[in-house]
Amino acid sequence: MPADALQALEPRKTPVQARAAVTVDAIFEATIQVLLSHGADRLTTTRVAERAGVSVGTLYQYYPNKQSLLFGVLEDHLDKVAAAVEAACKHARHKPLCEMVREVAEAFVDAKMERTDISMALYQIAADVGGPALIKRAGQRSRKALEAMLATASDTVAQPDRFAIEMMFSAMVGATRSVLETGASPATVRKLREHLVLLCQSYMAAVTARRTETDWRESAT
Amino acid sequence: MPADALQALEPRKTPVQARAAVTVDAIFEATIQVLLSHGADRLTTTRVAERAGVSVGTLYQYYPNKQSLLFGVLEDHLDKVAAAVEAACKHARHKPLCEMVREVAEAFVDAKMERTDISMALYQIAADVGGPALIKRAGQRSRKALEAMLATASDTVAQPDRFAIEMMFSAMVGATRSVLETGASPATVRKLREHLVLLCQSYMAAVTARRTETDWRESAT
Amino acid sequence: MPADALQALEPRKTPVQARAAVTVDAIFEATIQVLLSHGADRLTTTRVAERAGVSVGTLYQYYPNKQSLLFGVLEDHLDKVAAAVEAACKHARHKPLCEMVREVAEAFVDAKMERTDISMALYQIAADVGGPALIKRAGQRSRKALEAMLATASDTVAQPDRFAIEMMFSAMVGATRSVLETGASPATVRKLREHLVLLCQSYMAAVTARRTETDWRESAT
Amino acid sequence: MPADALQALEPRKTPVQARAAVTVDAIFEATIQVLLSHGADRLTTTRVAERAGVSVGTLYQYYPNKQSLLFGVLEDHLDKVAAAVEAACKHARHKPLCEMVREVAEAFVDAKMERTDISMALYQIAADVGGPALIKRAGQRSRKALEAMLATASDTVAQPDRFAIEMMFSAMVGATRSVLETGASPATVRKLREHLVLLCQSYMAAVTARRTETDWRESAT
DNA sequence: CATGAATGAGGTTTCATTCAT
DNA sequence: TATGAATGAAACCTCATTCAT
Repeated sequence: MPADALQALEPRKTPVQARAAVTVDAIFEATIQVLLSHGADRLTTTRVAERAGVSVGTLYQYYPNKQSLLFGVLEDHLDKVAAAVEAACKHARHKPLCEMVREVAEAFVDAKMERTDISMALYQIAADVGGPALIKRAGQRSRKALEAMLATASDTVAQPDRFAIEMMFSAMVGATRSVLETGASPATVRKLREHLVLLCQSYMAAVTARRTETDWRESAT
Repeated sequence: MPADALQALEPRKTPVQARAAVTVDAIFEATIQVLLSHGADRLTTTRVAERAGVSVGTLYQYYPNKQSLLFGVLEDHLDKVAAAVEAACKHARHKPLCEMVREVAEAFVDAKMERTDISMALYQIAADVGGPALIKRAGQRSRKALEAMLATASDTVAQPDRFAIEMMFSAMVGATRSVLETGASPATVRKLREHLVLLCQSYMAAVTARRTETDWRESAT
Repeated sequence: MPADALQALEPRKTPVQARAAVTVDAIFEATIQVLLSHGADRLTTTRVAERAGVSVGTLYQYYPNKQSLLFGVLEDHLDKVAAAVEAACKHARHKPLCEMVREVAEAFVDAKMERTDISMALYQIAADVGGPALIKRAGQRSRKALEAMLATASDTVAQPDRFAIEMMFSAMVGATRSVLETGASPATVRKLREHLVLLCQSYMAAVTARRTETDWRESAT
Repeated sequence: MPADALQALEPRKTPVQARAAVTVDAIFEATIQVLLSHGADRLTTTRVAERAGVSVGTLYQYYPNKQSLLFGVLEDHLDKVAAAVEAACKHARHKPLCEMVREVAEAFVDAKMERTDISMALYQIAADVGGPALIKRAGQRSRKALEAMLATASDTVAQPDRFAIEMMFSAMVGATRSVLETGASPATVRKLREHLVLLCQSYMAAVTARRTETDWRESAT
């Protein structure tokens, strides 16, 4: 994506007055609500403004175009999730592998479930222009944090490679998405947390075990 | 969704003549191409028709509206993948758990990778109206096949529950999607196959083991 | 102007069916009428379409955007005038200077006055983006024709230089514009024809006379 | 135009304080700059205010609306040019025709070229609502001054009629515009001055000569 | 059956202007 | 007085869909 294109998606002005901050927040929440109540292809800037209780003109004072609005909402969410993963990774350093994986998986699920409405709403715009790029970036951020953490595991000799980490992360993403789209009752969420930990733990165990055994084979590639 | 709505999305006529079949196919392929070259929100019926080498009018002879076109393309793909999973499940009956999981995971990846262009194109319309419902239906179909297969495992006492099967399936979906969106080189696809098998196997092993141990606790819930 | 920009101003499609040709013509005339009745800054594509008796959508089938519509109308007029000047230049070759100038000046006035409504309407959009470039191009065309004609004058030794020709042409343009904007009654137009001939003749006479006399001084510069 | 409409376009307050004068001047210059850098149809009041270093609100304290801003800038320029012509006319009274014409033509070119940026910028708004009226008024003013001056010519019996004077003036306007829009290098401007004098002189000579000869015919009309 | 011209509702975006701070 | 956030009418343009040829 060219630099111009990205710039075009940046917020237009940072609110300085208190009134403006309230407005921006209202627009943000309205976007989520419209996404959920009408769907992505019936989300119009007019509708968002209406729901936010402001005029369209006001919306366009803060976002140069519709894309930047969706972009902004998506970015905000991805940043929060990535930050949660990073924090968990930092906190779990030097612990045993099992414990590490548990903490991260639980942190991920918790971050996603804190605002299920937002999480679900955003699946609708994730495939839009720029969405995949944003998601990839957030994924990379998480993967790096995981990698750094795993290198400090107190009980493993073999380090899972980059690909395995991405596998695990994308499995987490996929499973969580599936639960959210099926309908995330508290009971289901609890089960997801539990099973995601199990899934990640067993995969990591398998990967590190296998890697140790087959170390010479892999490194020869 | 009411019955009427679903009916409105069905193809208008079944092509019996050879010429019609060719036309429908051209439209089908054109849809994928436009999706990939222009993106979902710049896909117009005129553009698809143009790419397919027919007039808009002709397109509307085979699909009553735009939704039905996208719906049709998505459904076709999901059906193929579900069918591949079902076939693998049928073939692997009565084998050991490990082998079952391997065959299914590999079949899934192979089905998805047979036409990476289609797989990728469809992520763009998966979130549209009707998409999630279609995906859920296909997921259920696969889950049932998996469940039926797993019940015949030659080496396990405990049967993984419905939730665990959904977890595994959605992990497969998520991991495959991640690879496709990152750029699926043959080497990466090979690695995905391998790791997905490993991930599913270890998760199934963990689940069945745990279930056996904690059987009395779970069933008390 | 970049090539893309120019392309964006080209008509979108050439009418093939008879019906379409009628439509394009109606849009053309409607543009002139709206320009005259509402002014350039109150000319909207909707209004033009309305006046033409078609829908906006139809307008946009033939012109990719508003600019191209105005551009098209302006270009058509300038082309006609330039063609008239060229024809007069060709016809007057090898005649005496006086006669040449008379024929061209009269041809210019006649071309401009054939559709005073169009001429007047276009002054309103001449300053818009692209307008000056178009006008310059048409001017160059006329100047070249004049230059070629003047070189064949049967009674002059000295050839008026490029600048003098441009002076004469722009004086013709300016005087005609002034008359049109003041209100071009048939009597006034007759007077304009007469006086423009006089003005051009006397200027050309002065220029060629002076040039002959001061030839050595000029060429020394 | 009704009296009210004209009143609405007058500046809102006469700046008595020094600070106000500075502000008005900044707005004035900003208008020219925006006109040149963005074009008339991308001139917005916000943009002008920004360029002038004031807020929109402040701009509206001095001009009741956008029209009045453009109107004001155009009027100021036309007044200056008309004043220059008038001054030249006054100065050249009682001189020979040739000298009169020279002084006026040169004064006109000099006035136009003193701020080529302003002259060029204003061509963009000359066709807007009110522009033609303003221009006509300024033209009348110049024509009257010319007429009064020419009546005092020391060497001519026949007086050029009103129409001829308008012809000459509009030819001056047209030729100068052409040069400005082509790109007015100092050398070109010098040439314009010279040739414009020649053109006007020869036309006036022809007109007065002819008028004497054909006096009885013309007056019969 | 195929074509493609026509439709027009509706979406995005701009910008002159106001008014509370 | 100066500011700049808010307004909302209105402009431009797209595109799913229809129907006469």
